[in-house]
Amino acid sequence: MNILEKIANELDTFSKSERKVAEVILSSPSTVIHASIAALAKQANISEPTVNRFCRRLDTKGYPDFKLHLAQSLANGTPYVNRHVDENDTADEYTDKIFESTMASLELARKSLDANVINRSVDVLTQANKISFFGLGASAVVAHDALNKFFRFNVPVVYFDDILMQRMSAINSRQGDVVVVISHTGRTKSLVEVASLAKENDAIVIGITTAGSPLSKECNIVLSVDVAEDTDLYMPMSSRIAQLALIDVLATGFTLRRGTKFRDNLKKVKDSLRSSRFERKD
Amino acid sequence: MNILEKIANELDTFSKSERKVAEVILSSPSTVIHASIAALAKQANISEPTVNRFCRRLDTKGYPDFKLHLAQSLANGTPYVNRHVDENDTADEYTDKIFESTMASLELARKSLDANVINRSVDVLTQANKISFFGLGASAVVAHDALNKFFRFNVPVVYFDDILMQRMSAINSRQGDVVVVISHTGRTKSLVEVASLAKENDAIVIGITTAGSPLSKECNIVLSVDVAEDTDLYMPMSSRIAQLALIDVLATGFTLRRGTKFRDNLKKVKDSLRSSRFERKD
DNA sequence: TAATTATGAAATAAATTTTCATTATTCTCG
DNA sequence: CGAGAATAATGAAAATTTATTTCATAATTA
Repeated sequence: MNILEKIANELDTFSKSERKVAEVILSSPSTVIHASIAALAKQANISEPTVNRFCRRLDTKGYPDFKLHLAQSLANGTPYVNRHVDENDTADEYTDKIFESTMASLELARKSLDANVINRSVDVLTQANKISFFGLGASAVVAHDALNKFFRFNVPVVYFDDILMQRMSAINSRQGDVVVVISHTGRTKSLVEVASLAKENDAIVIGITTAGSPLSKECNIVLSVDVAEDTDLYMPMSSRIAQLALIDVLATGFTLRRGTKFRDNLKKVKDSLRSSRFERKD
Repeated sequence: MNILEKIANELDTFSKSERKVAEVILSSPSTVIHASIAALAKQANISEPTVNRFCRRLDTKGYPDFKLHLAQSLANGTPYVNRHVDENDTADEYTDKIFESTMASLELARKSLDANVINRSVDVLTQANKISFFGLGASAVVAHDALNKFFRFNVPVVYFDDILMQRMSAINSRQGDVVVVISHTGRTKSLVEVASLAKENDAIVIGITTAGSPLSKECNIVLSVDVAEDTDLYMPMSSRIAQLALIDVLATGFTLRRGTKFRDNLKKVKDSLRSSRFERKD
């Protein structure tokens, strides 16, 4: 929470002297961030240690740290927030809102990702005999993208957006196979079944889904991506964009783990596409 | 201006030692705001006065003031610069970098979009008898996503990621049809031909591609999405994410243009999915 | 009135800035 | 091209500023 709000909130839990500081800060926070502890103490007519104690009371490490928080609160024009599209928005407005919301989602998703889990996923992926990506609907797009990415790595990789194919593939999986199941809600019955089948057949199942969902319970590894709830009817699901970014992360981790020699191969794939392109003149 | 951008900008006007500090700061600004001048100096392998001079060079009063600016930059929502993944990055580091770069791309893409062109595209799409989305490789994913989105609108929509199908479809297009051709580079020969065929057969061709590319010349409407050049080998193409956001924008514009009655229909589609899901308990 | 809590003066500690000598780097002129 | 002067960059150490701790005292509460 914004520290300015916090001060305003806790105003009545403060002692007399602390309230004096609080008032000075609230009345002109932008001055305070440039003031020393001595200056602030003098302005509030209290002693320096009191200011210091006040800072600690607000869960900061001390006065300098407090100023940092304050500065951030001030800067925070709350730039990337989920702004909802409105019926009467112009093209300019809804474009802005959608991009901002998307960025807000990415921001949120990044925070919710656990580097350890990513590491473990990359571990598992690099060791896989075969990688499968399954998704339905919007998540099929993500699986499709994952296919494109991992295909370049010259590893056995498949992708299905068809329930039956997914089932069959899952049943045929074996030890050493990795199945990546993608579903934002994690509540799509058929996908949960697919995950469960794959697991029964000794594949390692990585779920890109919401933590605690039915799907997550069938997975060996859960990469949970939080995004703002999709409340708005107009608002498109930004979950898939966060998932795509996560695919990028996994693919990057994969490349890094595989080392230099492997990257030459990557370059080769890139180059092989050249002849299908018009030359650049610049 | 944001002080992080400023540092990145003036990087080549710095002296050797100053650049060292700059790099440490850019690589992990959020750590720096909690570090003392001594700690930062040590990390950059230079002396404390040099750090101090560096701060002053950037028009701050000194190190504490500099940290304040930095803190604000970080809070400010736009710390997003395209940071390249490094060979020795930890999972945490490359995850951060990828998300940041993605956000930076979105920021850039948003700026490059022209609301008038979006408006015109939405016009054309709402009036279409049939909408086709074509893409290859990474752009196929975007076309795939567009299919998902527009399919919900209950309009005739198709998507192909196969050159031959695209050609046939393009040849069979007629007046009133809209063909959306997606290609980041706009240099993929077969796609350029598809666009040209569609245009010859009286379809309106919307290109989601780079301005000035061969593909753009075959299009009636060009939605150009700028993203940072894809120089890094590890760095995944964020172009497709910007394109996806653009699809969201078009879909949203479409919904808004179609009005209230139309949105009821949208809700119906959403509801129809419910039975395939596990119920939520909360 | 005792116990607790809040407060500030002074001392201490930490961090930052200044000063100044040394070391690189750049420029000038033979 | 190269020697040496001029300039700029850098860091060690000192000085200063700033923040924190300690501890005694005052205010408040039980």
